[in-house]
Amino acid sequence: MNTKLNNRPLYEDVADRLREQIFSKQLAPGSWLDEQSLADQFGISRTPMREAIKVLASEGLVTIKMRRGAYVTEVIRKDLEQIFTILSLLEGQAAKETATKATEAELNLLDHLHHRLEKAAADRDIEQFFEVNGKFHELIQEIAGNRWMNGVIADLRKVLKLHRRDSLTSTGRLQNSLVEHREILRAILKRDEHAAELTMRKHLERGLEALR
Amino acid sequence: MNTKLNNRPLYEDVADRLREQIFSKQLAPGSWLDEQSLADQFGISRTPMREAIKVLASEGLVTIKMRRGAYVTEVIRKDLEQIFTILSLLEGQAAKETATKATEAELNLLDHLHHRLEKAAADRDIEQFFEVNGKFHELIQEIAGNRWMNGVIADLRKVLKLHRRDSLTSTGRLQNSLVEHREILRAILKRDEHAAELTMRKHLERGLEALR
DNA sequence: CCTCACATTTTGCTTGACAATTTTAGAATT
DNA sequence: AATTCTAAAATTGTCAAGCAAAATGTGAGG
Repeated sequence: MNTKLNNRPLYEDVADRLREQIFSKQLAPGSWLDEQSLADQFGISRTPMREAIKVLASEGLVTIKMRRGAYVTEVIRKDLEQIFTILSLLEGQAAKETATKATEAELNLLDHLHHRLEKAAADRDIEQFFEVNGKFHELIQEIAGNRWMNGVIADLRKVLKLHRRDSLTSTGRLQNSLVEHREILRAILKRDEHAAELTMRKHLERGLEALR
Repeated sequence: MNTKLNNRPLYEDVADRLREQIFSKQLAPGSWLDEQSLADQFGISRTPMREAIKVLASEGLVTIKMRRGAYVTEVIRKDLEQIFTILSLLEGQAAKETATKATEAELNLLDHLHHRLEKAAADRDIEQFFEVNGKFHELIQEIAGNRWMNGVIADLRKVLKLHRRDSLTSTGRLQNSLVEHREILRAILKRDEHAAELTMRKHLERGLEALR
């Protein structure tokens, strides 16, 4: 029945699938997660389904209410502001550290990624732009190498994805975002940690502004 | 047998109890959590025990290895540095926001707490100092009112507690910590957001230094 | 002493069940 | 018709027993 990919627990796979249903709005914010019917739907028992739901709860994607079940988290404006405040600080720090400790090879990778971003923008390929954009941020975090920080950022970014409008859809945001990325990259390549931190922070602050 | 306090799930109570066993080193870093024997010990079945363990895993207190069980996380120097880096940024931000948005009543609460800290220090009551110290930080976070940030800080502080030596035990650290708190409080009372952020950051950076 | 086959232990998951609640649906009342 | 009360249905949290797959420990043989 289920093509079991046997090198990680079932509940993690289920958590992934649930997460996708949430991001695709198949399970919209505020909606209730019916343990039993979801378990049936996935062809598994309640046990791993409950475990999967708890994983999402710890990521902030769902909210568990005692004896009432789990609901997809509803992200309001206030949450967006609070989360962006944190991301701005943390990703700013990541950019700063990357500027100082990146190897030449890593700087090349960043540069390469940025070129792909420029291309996606030139092609008006929003899907691609969105993806490469994410990878650029992730690479910076990876180079900075703070695993606790990266975990926090990853979780918060997932929560952001719950929000209907994402920052890149608004008019002109894509072009502005590209310009900001150029500045960030330039600062990092020049190994100007201060500028790297500042440009990254501004980039995120503007990402929030674009959500209004 | 177990005095069941029935307004929250059993696995949360169990998670609390497990957490305490971990903090008290009854379950030392690196040690293996035997599901079955712990479940027996608490007089519960494996189901809520596994759920409790996963709660701790999401907090970073234990690390789950596929088909090998859960182990109390071993915090090494690098983790401490990485975590302090994050705390410094976030708590600095919390202090900054508190300086701007605290009401007069809230400032009084902070002032009151600080007086208790001064007293604990004067009495050389380390236990009390430690507790009030924590409350002071928490109150600032509460006033800042960023729930996502407070969640992150709370989790990271739990992980710090895994480390044997805590920052206040080293010689003179208590006295220095008190002085730093005075500076933080002064900045907040003056509603000097910049100074509040800086003094809080330095306070945490010195907390890390004291760990060596 | 090292290696490989075998026995044991543990995890991850299943099924089935049940009490405590919560939710619903219907009946009674205003 | 709207509101309140009440009984039925559904859902969560937990228990229990058990099993396959994987990891660990053990012992025989090289």
